[in-house]
Order: sequence, then C-alpha cells, then structure tokens
Amino acid sequence: MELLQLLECSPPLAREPLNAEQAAGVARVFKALGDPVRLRILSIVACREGGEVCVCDITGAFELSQPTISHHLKVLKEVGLLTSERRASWVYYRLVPETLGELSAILGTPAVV
Amino acid sequence: MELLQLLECSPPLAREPLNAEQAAGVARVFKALGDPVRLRILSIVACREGGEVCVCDITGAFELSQPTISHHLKVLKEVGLLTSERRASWVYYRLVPETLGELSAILGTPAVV
DNA sequence: TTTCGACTTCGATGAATATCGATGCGGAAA
DNA sequence: TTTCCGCATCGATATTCATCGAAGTCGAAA
Repeated sequence: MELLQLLECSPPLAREPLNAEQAAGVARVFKALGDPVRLRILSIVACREGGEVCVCDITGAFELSQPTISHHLKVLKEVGLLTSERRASWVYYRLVPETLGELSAILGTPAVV
Repeated sequence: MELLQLLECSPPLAREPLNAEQAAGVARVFKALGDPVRLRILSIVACREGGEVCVCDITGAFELSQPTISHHLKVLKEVGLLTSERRASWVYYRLVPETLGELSAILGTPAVV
C-alpha cells in the first residue's frame, strides 16, 4: 500500500489504537521528521515563495557535505514529504502538503486537543 | 530551555525556516514518534477512558519484553509526550496533550494546508 | 522482617543511520 | 567530442538505537 494512502486511513491517535501496519507506516514518516537537518530542509522548502528550491540552495544553508544533504533529501522524498523535478542542470524540490496535513490530523487538531 | 517551551516558540514549518536550536528540539520529539511501538503505546494511552494506563496493560498489548516497553515509555516521557505517576505497586502513564498540540501546530493545521 | 509482584535500570549485542570522500551520471557549454 | 557543473550513488565508518536477560528498587502483603 502506498504510504500516503496508509496515512489517510490511519485514525487520530486518540480515536482508536493504531494497528501494527498503520503504526509502521506513520512511524516511517515521523522518523524522517526526527532529524534536525531534515526538519530545517523541510522548513526551507515550505517557506520558499514559489514552493520550490534547488539542491544547491539547500546545501548552501548547512555546513554539511553535498552527499549528506542529498541523502536527507532522498529520505524526505521516500516517505512522501517532498517531490523532485529536474530542469536543465538543476533539481528542484517541492513540498507535498497532503502528507504534512495527514500527519497533523493523526496527531489531532490543536482545537480538539 | 525546557522542551515544551521550545516547541511553543517554534514557528510552523511554512512560516519561517527553523533555526538549529528549534529544529533540534522539535526533532527530538518527532524522533520519539518515529517508532511503531511508541506510536501504538501513545495511541493506547490516548484512547483510554480516564486517560491513564498502567504499564502491565501496555506490556500485554505487545509481544515484547517488559524492559523494552519500559524503555519506550521512558523515551516518550523524556520528550514530554507522557507523564507517569506511581500509585501503590502500579505506575500509570498519561498523555500530555499540549505537546501533541504543539507538534500539530508546527506541521501546520490541516485547514491551512 | 521476609517475601512477592510491578516496574526500572544496567550491560551487552546486533541492526540501523548520519556522515563523508570518491565515484558515477546527465545535461549544458565549449 | 570533450569539458565542466550539479546532483546522486557507492563504500566505509563511527555513532545511535531497539531489544533482551539479569539485577536493582519500591511498595505492599504476609
């Protein structure tokens, strides 16, 4: 099952206990968020006007090697938080807001909490 | 700085890029959520009428050793997602809804997304 | 006091991961 | 074609982590 679909059929934490499959899927995405570098990358992409950032801009924001940034981008892409598109020599990354929204819903909306 | 306070002053991902300190604090909590067992534990506690669960009830829901469950409970407690209280021979765990709410707000409310 | 049960802590181990340098690849320019 | 640049992949390494058995703690009961 695709990851976003699995998120969509995972109930909020406080509604009913997650089963093992749901928990495994949701945990994959939260694990991707559980790294400060990846969180900052995601934030950089999310804040950008136009919604897309090229890798060189992200690399420039950290004192980390380019392969390391590439690794983190791959992790974020694998769990459905980012998409990428190559245009000419550059690769542009975009946010997938649906995935973030599903996560937020699983945690429970602030109003309900 | 205490973790919940750091969450409170961390902007939503899409508002402005997280700085290193904010990202480190937020990542700690997401990392705790990035394990399927811990997610299920959290869900079990969140769903429970009365809001509290004793360790033996949680242990009984998994095919894992009791020290392993205790380890996961400690992780969830250290990042401010659970609190515990001992009464007689039993230890009861409760959810900290404020922490979940802060996380949800950082991801961005579903309506805004 | 001794015993017992619920739970935590400790120590060890195998697996996962963050990081990097070196290398590969794809496209554009020369 | 050759060269160069942006980015991904590979291989290696040091660290982190999930898990468990053994041992410790704490409170209640005997």
